Amino acid sequence: MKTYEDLANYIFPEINETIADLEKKYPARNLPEGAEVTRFAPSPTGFLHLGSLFTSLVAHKVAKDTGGVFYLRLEDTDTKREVEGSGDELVRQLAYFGIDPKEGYLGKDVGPYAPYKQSDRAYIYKVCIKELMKKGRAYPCFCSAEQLEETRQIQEAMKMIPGYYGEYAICRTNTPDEAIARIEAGEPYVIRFKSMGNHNNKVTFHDEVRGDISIAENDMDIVILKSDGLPTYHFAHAVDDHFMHTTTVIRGEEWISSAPIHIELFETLGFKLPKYAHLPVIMKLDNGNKRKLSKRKDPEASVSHFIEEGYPREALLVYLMSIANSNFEEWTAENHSYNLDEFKFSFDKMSLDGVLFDQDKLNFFSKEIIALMSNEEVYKRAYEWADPVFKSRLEAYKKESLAALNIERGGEKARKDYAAYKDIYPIISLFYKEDNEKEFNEVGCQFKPEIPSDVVKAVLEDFKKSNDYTLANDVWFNTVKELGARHNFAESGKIFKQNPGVYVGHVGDVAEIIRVAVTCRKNTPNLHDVLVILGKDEVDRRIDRALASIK
RNA sequence: GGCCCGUUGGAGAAGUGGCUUAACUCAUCAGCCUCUCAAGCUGACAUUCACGCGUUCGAAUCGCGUACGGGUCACCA
Repeated sequence: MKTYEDLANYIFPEINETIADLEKKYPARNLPEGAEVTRFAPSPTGFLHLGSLFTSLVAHKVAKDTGGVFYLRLEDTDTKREVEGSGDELVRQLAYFGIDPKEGYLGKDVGPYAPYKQSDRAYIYKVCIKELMKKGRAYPCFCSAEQLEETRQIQEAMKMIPGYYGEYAICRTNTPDEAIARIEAGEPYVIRFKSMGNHNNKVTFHDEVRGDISIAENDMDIVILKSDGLPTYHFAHAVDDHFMHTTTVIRGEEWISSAPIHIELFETLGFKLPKYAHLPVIMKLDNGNKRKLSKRKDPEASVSHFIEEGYPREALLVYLMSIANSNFEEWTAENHSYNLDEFKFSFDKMSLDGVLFDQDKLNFFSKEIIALMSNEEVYKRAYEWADPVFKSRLEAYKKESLAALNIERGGEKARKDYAAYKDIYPIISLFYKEDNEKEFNEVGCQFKPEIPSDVVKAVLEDFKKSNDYTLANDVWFNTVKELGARHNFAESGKIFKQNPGVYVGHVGDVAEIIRVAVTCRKNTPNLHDVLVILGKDEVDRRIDRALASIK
C-alpha cells in the first residue's frame, strides 16, 4: 500500500529540494517601502502586440514611479506555438520604445532570480509539484483528450458546467498504487491540482483598477504539469511571481476569470498573494462591433507596424498613456510636456472598459511630437527609418533636406505636416532633382486653364528676371504682387472678386504659376522658403523646363 | 448558455446626490486668416448621461430590473 509520498518520490526521484530550500535560494528583495516589483511576461509566439506594449508600459511605469523593479520573464511553456527568435525580437522592440528592463530575460538571463525563461525552470516547478503531491494536492491524470471531450459533451448535454472537477475528475480517486502501476505500464499522463474549492462559494479579491471582484471559487482540477514536463500558465504564474517576488501582477483583463484558480494555488502553496491589476484591452470597431485587436486581421495590432510606418516611439507611448490615465492629456497641456517620466501614473485614473484604438488621436500626438523636435532630430530619425532610396536622397541632399525640414518649424504655430517619418519623403521630394524630374515627366506643369498660356509664359519670364532671393519673405512677396500687377493680376483675391472682368487673376494665381512651374505641385510649403532652398540656378532651370513645355 | 466586467456625444473622457444650462482632447462641420498646403484663431456639435422603475425636496451620480457590449469557460498564454 503506497502513499502519496511514495507516489511523489516515484514520479520525481531526481527532486530532493523543497519549497523551503527554494525560499532560501530566492530570498525577498531588498527594496524600500512602497517600491513595486512588476513584470512583463510575454510568450514568444510572434511579434509584440499593441496590447502587450500597453501592459508593459504600465508595468514599467509603476515600477519606475515607485523606485521598484521591472523585469521580463519569458513564458515559453507552449512549445507548439513558439516562434523561433521572437523572444529576442520582443526584447528588441520593447527597447525601441524605451521599455528596458534591467532584470530578466534580455536575450540572456540577467538578475538574481534567474532563470527567467520558464522552459529553464522545470526543476523549480517540479519541486513545488512534488511537495503538493506529498500533501495529496496533486495527482497524475491519465485521461485522454478523447475521454475529456466525451465527458465535456455529457456535461453540456446535462447543462452542467464543463470541466474536470468533482465526480468528473475520475483520476483524483486513483490510489497511489494504481497510479504507479499505470505509469509503469507506460500510460501518458499529466499532473493535476486537486482543488478543494466549492463552486457555490464566492471568493473576493481586490483589483487595483476595478476594486473588489467576487467570483465563484475554483473547483477545477486544472492541469499544472503538461505531459511534456512543462507547467501550464496558472501554475507557472504562482510559482514564478512568488519566487521572483512580484508585488503587483499587471496583465490583461482576460485573466480576471481565472483569478480564483490563482488564488487557490497561491494559498495551497503557502505563498502570499500579490496585488493584481487587470488592464482593459485595446479594441477596434469592426462593422459597428467592438472587438479585440487581432494580430491576423489588423496591422495596427502589431507594434512593428508602427515602427515600419515611422511613428516616433514617443508618439505611441504618449497615445497609450492617454488611454492608460484619463488625466494624462490635461497634464500634458498644463505642463507643456510629453515627458512620461514626469507624469505620475495611477491605477484609479484608468478606464474600466476596453478602448477603441484611435488612429486620428495617434496621428495628432505624433504630429505634435515631431513638430517639437529640431530639424536635425527629425533628419536623424527619418534617416534611421528610411528605405535605401530615401536614405540616399537624405545623404545627397543633406543641406536641402535639413532646410526643408526647418520650414516653419518651432513656435506655437509650427507646421504639423508629418504624423510619421513615412510622410516626409513625399513632401520634401520636391527638393530632390531626380524625384522632381520624375514628377515632371508624369504630371508635367498643370497651370490653371483659365489663365492664357502666353500670360503664364510672360509671368515666368518676368519672374526669372525680377526675382530677388535676398529679400525677406514679406518684402519678397510684395515684389510678386508687383510682378502680378505688370501682367494685370489683382494684388489680392478680394480685389479680384470685387472687379470681375478687369483682371486675369490675382496674386494667388501668380504664386500658383511659379509654384507649379518650379515644383509641379499645387500645394507646397511657403513659396519663398522653397525657392530659397532650391537656389537661383535650380529654380531657373525648372522654370526654363516649364516654359519649354508650354505649347 | 453559466460566471465576471462594463455602458456619459463619432473616439478618449471629466463628473463620487444640489456648484452641470454635462469640463477637456481628438475627429467632423462652418467661418476667419492666408500665395496654395500645413498650422493658427473663432464658432457649431449630448436639453442629456443605454432603457425602465424606484429612493430622494433634488440623480449622470444610490437601488432594482431589462437591453446591449466585452471577457472567460484547453495538456494556449
